Amino acid sequence: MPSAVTLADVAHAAGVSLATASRAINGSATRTVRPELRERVLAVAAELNYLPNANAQAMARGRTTALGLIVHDIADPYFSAIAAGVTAAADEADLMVTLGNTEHDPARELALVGVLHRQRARAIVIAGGRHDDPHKREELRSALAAYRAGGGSVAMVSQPVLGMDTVAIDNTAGAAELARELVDRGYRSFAILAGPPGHLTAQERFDGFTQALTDRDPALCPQHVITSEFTRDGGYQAMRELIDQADLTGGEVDAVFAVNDVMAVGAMAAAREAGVRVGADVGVAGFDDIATLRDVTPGLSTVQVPLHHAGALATQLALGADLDTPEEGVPSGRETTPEGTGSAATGATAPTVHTGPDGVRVARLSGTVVLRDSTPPRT
Amino acid sequence: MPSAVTLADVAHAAGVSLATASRAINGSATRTVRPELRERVLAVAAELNYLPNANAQAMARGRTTALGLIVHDIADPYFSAIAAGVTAAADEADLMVTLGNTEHDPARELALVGVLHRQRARAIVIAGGRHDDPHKREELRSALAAYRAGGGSVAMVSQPVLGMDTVAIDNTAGAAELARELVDRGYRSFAILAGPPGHLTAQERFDGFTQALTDRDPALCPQHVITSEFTRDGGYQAMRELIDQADLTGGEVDAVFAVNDVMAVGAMAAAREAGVRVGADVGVAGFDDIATLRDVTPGLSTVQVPLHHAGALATQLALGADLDTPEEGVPSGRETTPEGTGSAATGATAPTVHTGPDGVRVARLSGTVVLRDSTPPRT
DNA sequence: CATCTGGCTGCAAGCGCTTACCCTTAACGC
DNA sequence: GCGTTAAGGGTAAGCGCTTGCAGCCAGATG
Repeated sequence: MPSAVTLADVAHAAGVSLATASRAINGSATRTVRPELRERVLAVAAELNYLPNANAQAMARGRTTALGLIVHDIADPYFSAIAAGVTAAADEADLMVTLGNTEHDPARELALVGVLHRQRARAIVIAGGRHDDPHKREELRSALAAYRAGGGSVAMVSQPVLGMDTVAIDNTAGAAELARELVDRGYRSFAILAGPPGHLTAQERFDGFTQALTDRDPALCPQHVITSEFTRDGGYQAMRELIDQADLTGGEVDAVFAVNDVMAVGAMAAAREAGVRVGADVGVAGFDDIATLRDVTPGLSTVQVPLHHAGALATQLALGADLDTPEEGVPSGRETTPEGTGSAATGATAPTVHTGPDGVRVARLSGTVVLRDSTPPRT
Repeated sequence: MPSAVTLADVAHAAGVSLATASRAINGSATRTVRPELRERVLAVAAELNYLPNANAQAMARGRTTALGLIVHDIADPYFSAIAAGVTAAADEADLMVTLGNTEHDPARELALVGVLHRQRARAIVIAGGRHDDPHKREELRSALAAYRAGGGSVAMVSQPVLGMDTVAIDNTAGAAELARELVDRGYRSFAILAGPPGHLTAQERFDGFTQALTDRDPALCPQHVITSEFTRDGGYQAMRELIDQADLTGGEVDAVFAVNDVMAVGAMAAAREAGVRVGADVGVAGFDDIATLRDVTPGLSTVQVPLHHAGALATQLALGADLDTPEEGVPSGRETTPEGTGSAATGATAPTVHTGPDGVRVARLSGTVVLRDSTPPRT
């Protein structure tokens, strides 16, 4: 910033010292400025279009006003919903959010943590579907540890690992619930489009679904499991593969569970192309309840996940908001469901906050099954 | 940041002066450090997990490494696609992007410009559908002017106003082209879901569409124009209203143009509920070609807009990239189509960059009509 | 052997702000 | 009238880093 106006300019123009100008403009806990003087300073500041240099303030105060947000792909509705929650919460805390896009590259993710660390961001929120490569994970963990050692704090969305505060989406329970509902609707032979191997979120959804099925009846165990990318195209490909393997119109498979909505949509597209009627020939379900996708036809059965809320919650967690309403009798930690979290508008689901003995907090958010026409009751 | 490691710590531990440590770690244009010494410093820095304080660097160097991005709603796929383009380009320039979400509130937008100004962001990219309230507009313009006076630079996406560099989406031409294609497919009586009055983007699309229609044949002039929010729900409501007004199954209206895709999807939902078959009874078209919506059924006819590219381009514009490949003979400005803009992956559409005599640059990006099943050829 | 020339280092002066601390002035109580 | 205290204002010391300038030590030159 070459020719920016400085506090000194204002002080000089108003005929006061830097100290007074500073106190007039930004207030001060200990000293007050005579109203008349303050007005004068403020007037001069306004006239000069003076805006304090946040970097200088950060230095002098020893604390920044930035919050970092790392997502895999901001263009993905899953992440952008979370991002919206984060910006809302950050805004409430008067922080600016610095956005980092990993483009699904663990190396970039690591680099972004570094960037945020340099920037001395107050907190970092990382949203992602963590891969389970232990090496990458350890690198990330240690970068975050270094950042925390430097005074920062961290919260993760959807990856209860690494010993950091986390907002966990209860993928397992949501998928299990979905499985049960489908069975109740009469579905009996399942295929799962399972996403990429090693993708934790995908894994949990897969496990929850499968477990619930076999719990109900071992014979219900999914016949077909196809792995693919976690994307729309991944879902499309996986569905094509499935169609090659099995006779979907003949009832060999009567329901397909894709581990996320965009995959499900890809799968529906593949089905359509192959002449398989979703809803009539085969049921299809997804996960996430992406807002933009609520109007596809047939309506996609899915599990609604409060993403916006998750983002806001993670932000509060990272900022050290007091989410715990102490309760009695829980051995090595506390279970609570805080009320009036401020972001009431973001969703009805109240999180269960669990503080472990090591101080690590996990806020668990559960999804809600939403059944639509893509899985009509099976006669 | 309480206990963060500082350069002084590193210098001390390595037994060198601050100056040397600084030069070893961040290099220096003028001085060089003996390799052996540098290694030592670097080793100590690594061991201490030292990362330079970006705020301090910004102060000392007099220039920050932040780029501001202001969008109306990051959860909206339109904006998140732009955001992805911006982060990609910013990354290339080694800048971090600070994201601001206006939530469609002009006051917040203004405040965000202030925040970014304080932060002394290198440049600000504003993506939005500008409203035409002249007062708000002037406020914004003057805030941006103050920011620029302080050394910042600005680029807008999709709002060629205010005398700032702009990436303009050619809404008018795209909508006109869409109108012509629909007429060619046999559509004759049109309704337009026009979005909110005063919304510039909506206005342009409306105008382009209407103009093309009447140019072709005055009798084609749209019979029904319904205003509503620029959102999915707005589209839904508008469609319901239209259905109340006109007999869509009887052919009183045979094509509905919604000024954006999410509105079109809302409209399709409303049609479905009312028993109006999109494609068969009435054609529906949108604008934007939102990726997530490419699989709706029937496939939505729309105008593909290179949003990612627009974001990247705006960033480059703001950063003062040299997009102009000078050409001869254009009176008060130059028209060029730069090649190899770096972000080749973002889209095929090459922008037309026009530099006005006042130095204001406008990069014009045009859309491509994509016809799908929602507007099948009319027999 | 004295003088230069380079190549490295270190010193110290900021960058724009906050804030502890000191000083002046004025109001107050005895 | 004098000591006390409160309140407002100024001075200056940083915050963590970069960088112009000066200093120092070879090795080269005359």
